[in-house]
Amino acid sequence: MSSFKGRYEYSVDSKGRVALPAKVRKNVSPAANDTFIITRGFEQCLFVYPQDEWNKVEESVRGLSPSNPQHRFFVRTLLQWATDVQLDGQSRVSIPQDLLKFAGIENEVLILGVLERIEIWNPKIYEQYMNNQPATYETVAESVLKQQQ
Amino acid sequence: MSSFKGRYEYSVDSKGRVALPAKVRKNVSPAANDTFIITRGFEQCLFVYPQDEWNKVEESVRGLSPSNPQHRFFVRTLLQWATDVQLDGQSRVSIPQDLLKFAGIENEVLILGVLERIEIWNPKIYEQYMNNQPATYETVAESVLKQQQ
DNA sequence: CTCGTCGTGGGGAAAAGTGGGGAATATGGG
DNA sequence: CCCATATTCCCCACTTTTCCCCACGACGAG
Repeated sequence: MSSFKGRYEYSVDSKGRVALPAKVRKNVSPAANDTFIITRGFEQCLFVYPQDEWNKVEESVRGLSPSNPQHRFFVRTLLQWATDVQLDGQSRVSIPQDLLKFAGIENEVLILGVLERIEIWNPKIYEQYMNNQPATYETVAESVLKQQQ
Repeated sequence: MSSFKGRYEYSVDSKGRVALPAKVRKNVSPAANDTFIITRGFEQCLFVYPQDEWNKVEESVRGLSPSNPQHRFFVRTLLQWATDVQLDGQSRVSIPQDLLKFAGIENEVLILGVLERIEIWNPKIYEQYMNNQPATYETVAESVLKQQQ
């Protein structure tokens, strides 16, 4: 099981390529085979899953009912944005134009390690997201951790 | 087992031919033998199954009861539209006129990979479909994934 | 100081998407 | 039954995009 963490500010070159941070790379299972699936995330960001982690996501999606309209909508949205990419010799992934546009990414990105997935943000959008949270880290922590027990 | 994904905007030439995206092609089982079954989908789109995946669909339809009027209606509709097509040398399928008409397709198509099937849409109709969803991706995700646990 | 790793940039070969011509097949009327 | 018209299918050709490879500067470890 992957356990990504950390925050990294990297640049996107003119071909839409982004390097995967070395610390992140070390946490990728060899089972991923240098293959990643990039898709639309929640909020305006991208989710990046190593192949092996993506397989788990896909499994849970297969369990959904093809005859349920809401499920169809969900599956279509999730999968329509999904692309698999291979690391190049320099450990970079190249992100399709559609996804860059969706996430509002231009020259700079913020890469976050979030356990089993990696997130890619436009740094400014991430900042806005953080500033627009109605509650503070501390108060959310209180309610979140309470639920868990 | 197939696992198609991705979104592709392609064109239909004057002969009704549509190329299958390379990334989609790579996920087609050799068992499909370059043969696909195109039929009417849910919502105003076409479903395309590789031969091997279609066999599974057909199996599940065989399980339906010939004595149930609703089942008869369903099976007739599904099968009356179904056609099998072969890839040409350039990995294209040529889509029959009536199916193009049903899906409202003219010069441009949107191709979606949705796990075991491929969907073909008129891009504008798909956009309308997406805009008319009562809920957002995030909220649907919440309810869909919660149900599953 | 040297060597290796890491982030960044760009050029060229290969593949992918698109379009059209012509032979083979099918259809309908005389 | 034969011919004319229409349709289908296969092959060839062009253009664009993608991907793979090589190269450079910066930083840090030894």
